[in-house]
Amino acid sequence: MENKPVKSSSKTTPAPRLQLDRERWIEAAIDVLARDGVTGLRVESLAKHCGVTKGSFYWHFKDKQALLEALLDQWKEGRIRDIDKTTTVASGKERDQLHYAIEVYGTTRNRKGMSIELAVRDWARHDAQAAAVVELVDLYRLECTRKLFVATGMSDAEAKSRSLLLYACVFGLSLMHYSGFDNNLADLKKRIAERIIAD
Amino acid sequence: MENKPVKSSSKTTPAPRLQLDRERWIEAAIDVLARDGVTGLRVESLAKHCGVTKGSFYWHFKDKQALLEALLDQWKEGRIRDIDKTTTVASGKERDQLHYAIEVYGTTRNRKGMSIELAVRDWARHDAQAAAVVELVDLYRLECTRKLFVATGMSDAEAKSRSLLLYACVFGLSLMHYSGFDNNLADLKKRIAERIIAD
DNA sequence: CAATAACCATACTGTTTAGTATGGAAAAAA
DNA sequence: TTTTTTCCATACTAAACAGTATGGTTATTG
Repeated sequence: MENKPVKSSSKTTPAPRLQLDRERWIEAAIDVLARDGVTGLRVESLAKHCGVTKGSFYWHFKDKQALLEALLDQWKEGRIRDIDKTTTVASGKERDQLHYAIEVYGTTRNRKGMSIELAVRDWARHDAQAAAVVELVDLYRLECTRKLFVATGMSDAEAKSRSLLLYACVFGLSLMHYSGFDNNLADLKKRIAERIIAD
Repeated sequence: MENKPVKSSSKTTPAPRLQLDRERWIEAAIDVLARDGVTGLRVESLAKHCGVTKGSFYWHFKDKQALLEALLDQWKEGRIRDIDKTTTVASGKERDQLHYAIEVYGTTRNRKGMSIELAVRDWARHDAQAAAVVELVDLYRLECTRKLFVATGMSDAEAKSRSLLLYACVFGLSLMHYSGFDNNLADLKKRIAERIIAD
């Protein structure tokens, strides 16, 4: 998924170099998070990955916890923007957009985004802050997609159930190892998407 | 994995104390796995949890890796047995059994089982052995459920898609935080189950 | 009973981790 | 230029961790 806002608002006195370097740490941390999860996030190895020592880290962040909180915040903001982008659509195109929403989560191009997604959710199993963020993002996603289903003419109750089914399926698929189940996965996915979206 | 379980079959010379203690380590390890994941599995804290020191651990296991392999094997065997149990049903009752299969994964009584499930899948993201076991279990599950769908009169392609949708949904739901999405979750789940199973 | 094997505690080694203290280089401000 | 702020390296501490070596204790067996 996309991230990295870079709030260079081109004011008269920018001097946001502190922020920029902080952003660099967060970006590197997200890479590690996607690959190794929260438990794999270690200050020293992260510093090495950035080409500096941890002396730098502890200037930009109070401690490891501060980085984690920044990470969560960044992820949350990025998700909200992304959800807005993929669920805002011209009237009449809602059904197509729902198909797109399903498809976009399964593409290889979004593998890193899904890795982060899973890492954050695993993180949320032990951390209350992460759990709160996941809940917020989940509810936002569910609500946005619910509106799309309603726009296709469904009842509110049915739209809610479809919205939940959609995301559960998307995340569940990313959790499973099913490539050996069929030699025509495209057809399999197409049938699933139809089942989720169609009347 | 070299020592087989061998339950005490009340023979003349049982003496299965060695096996029993190995089982005890594995059981304790599964508890930790469910709570903290693989990365939370530490032999010293595990020993403390068992009321012994790690001197005991390294008598029963060559190293930590040996425990992890035993853990994977135990989980695999347990899943296979469980899948057989929940997908074997009298002819004509297949649809009911599919509903039961969905429901059983969401109950609070199976929270620990699902925690292990998620822990193993997270583990599989970095470990090839775990990934292989997850794949085996997934394919077994998908295949058993596919047969149930076929028995309800579906085409093979449709049955495959429903089978995958069923498990993706089940695991996906366990990953999401949606309790605040609706005040009638029972109806929500009922609609989802219907959508997955009904024609 | 004596000998052997099963089982566990203690005391180490070596590595990796989070975090601190401090000094020094580079850049910005004065 | 001088001073101050920004930024990072080095050198620590203390704890957690996997694994080993060894000796002692309990149970089993000849």
